[in-house]
Amino acid sequence: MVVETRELRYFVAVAEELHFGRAAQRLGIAQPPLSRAISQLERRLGGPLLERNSRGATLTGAGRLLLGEARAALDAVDAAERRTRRATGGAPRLVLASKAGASVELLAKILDAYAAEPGSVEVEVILCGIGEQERLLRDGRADVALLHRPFDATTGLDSEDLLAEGQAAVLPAGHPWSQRPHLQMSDLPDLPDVPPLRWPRSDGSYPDGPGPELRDGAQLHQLVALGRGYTVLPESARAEQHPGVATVPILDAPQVTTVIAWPPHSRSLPLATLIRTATSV
Amino acid sequence: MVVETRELRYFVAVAEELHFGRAAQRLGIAQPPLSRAISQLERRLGGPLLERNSRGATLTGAGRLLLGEARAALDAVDAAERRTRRATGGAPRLVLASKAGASVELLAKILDAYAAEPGSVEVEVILCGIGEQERLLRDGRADVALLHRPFDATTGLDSEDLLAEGQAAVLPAGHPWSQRPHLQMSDLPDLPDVPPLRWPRSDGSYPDGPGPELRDGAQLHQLVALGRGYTVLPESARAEQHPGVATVPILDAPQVTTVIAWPPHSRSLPLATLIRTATSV
DNA sequence: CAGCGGCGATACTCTGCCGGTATCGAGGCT
DNA sequence: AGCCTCGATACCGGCAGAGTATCGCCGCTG
Repeated sequence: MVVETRELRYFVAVAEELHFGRAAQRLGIAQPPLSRAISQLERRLGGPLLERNSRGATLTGAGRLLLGEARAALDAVDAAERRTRRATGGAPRLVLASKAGASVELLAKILDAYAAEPGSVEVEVILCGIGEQERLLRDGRADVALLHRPFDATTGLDSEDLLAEGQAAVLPAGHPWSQRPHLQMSDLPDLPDVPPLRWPRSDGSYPDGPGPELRDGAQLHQLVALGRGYTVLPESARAEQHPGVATVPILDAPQVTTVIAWPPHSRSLPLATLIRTATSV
Repeated sequence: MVVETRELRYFVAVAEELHFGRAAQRLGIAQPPLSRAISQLERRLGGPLLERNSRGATLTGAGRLLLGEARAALDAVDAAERRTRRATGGAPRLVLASKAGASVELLAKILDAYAAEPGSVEVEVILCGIGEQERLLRDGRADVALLHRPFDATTGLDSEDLLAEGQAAVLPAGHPWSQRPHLQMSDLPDLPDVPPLRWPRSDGSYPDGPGPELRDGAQLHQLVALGRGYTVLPESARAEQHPGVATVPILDAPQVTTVIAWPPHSRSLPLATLIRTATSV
């Protein structure tokens, strides 16, 4: 009477591969039971989810809808399993996700302050790639994350603001503008000699443009020091001095807010303490 | 290897009943298979979820955590099933949830404007009780909802503000203050003769106090007209004139914002059109 | 145009899991 | 001490889900 996660996993595999054979291989089962499971799901849900043809399959409208809903549902089931397993395995602990190379001193302050709280538990820090925090929270690999508005999406998460700051341009040290005391946003398109570096969007794709593509903060400083591009970062990134890299504040850049975010329904005591501690740092 | 929704349903039943026998009855199965399913789940998740004793069972810490996570996961699975079934069943349609008796004219404007859009689909309106919109969105019975900040929680939902308005006191027509042109928040505790009506909180419980308890807007006007209490509502509620009821603006009441909200990952074309239409009304 | 190859559906069989009944063992209450 | 309540265990039967073999359809190609 009710949809099982097995059926959803099967459907997601087929919807992603658009090929029953490959999907079955990925799932580690034979193709016939997969075909049967999908048609049973279609019967139960009242209509076709896939159009079959001799080269594979394509999604119907209902199939596209189900793909999104099923991914969300499977993430929620995974989260339940992972978080519970974490809670049963000996000492409870919290997992915090943060972008690699961001907010080092803020994070350190939060962790220190939390460790001093009564009843605090061990906090494991996952340093992840750009925009991955949301996914880690959704599938339960993390309990709480540090995000940066407006770059990271907080949709579907609870959050509290921690820190708002301006932004600064990160330029090669020898760049003619690197000695200026400050810049304006309107200066940036005219910045001579170096193109803007390109960060991935939340879906992993890159905007068009001339500059090199980036994945993390380590690459960033290398590329800037080599004079291959520039970028704009929150001012707290200035704290880490890198050779060959200069930072210049941008007076009218939009404020970047570091927020602490967590899945909306989770309200464990250690998590609440961590959030309270973080907001009062 | 992976948790199935059946196991989560079983666990939630036991966790809510704290009694294997009653939970089994509720699930329509016998008690022994339920016991086995739970202990298998405990083995898989790495530790006990329930403490058994001769009078029933109590939740462990991990069990409490899993109860919350499992409810969220089951809601997500239900949502996937319901929304997909809706999409396969003939003409696609959107389901909008709104509190019974709220924002009638705003809702009418939105629906009219959306119906005039090209490519609009049928919109079914569910008029639900106070604070039920969130649950309807979560388990897929609704696709989109109208909420009122700060009364309704928007945590875990995407939303756009539609309309901010002041609030007005709703008094019995014969009340001595009903002729005053306006009130202040500080007047309310001194309001003679009638107690404040009590609305349910988001968890369904009622605050303590002398006034009668309310469930919906129909009761409200009856009770006020009978002189049994007063309440405070957004000003747009003044538009509907009820016999025996007077409304007086409260100058310094906090603004109430009507927002349109939807589950964060759903991005179907009809939904996007409805949201765009609503925000531009 | 016939033959071949790829893909999903179907037919059939088997096995492992889920659910049912009967019964046991542990605590608590009188 | 004896009964009662409640969960666990033992055992069994049926069915659902997985595997193998095969079919039917379609497109490509020589």
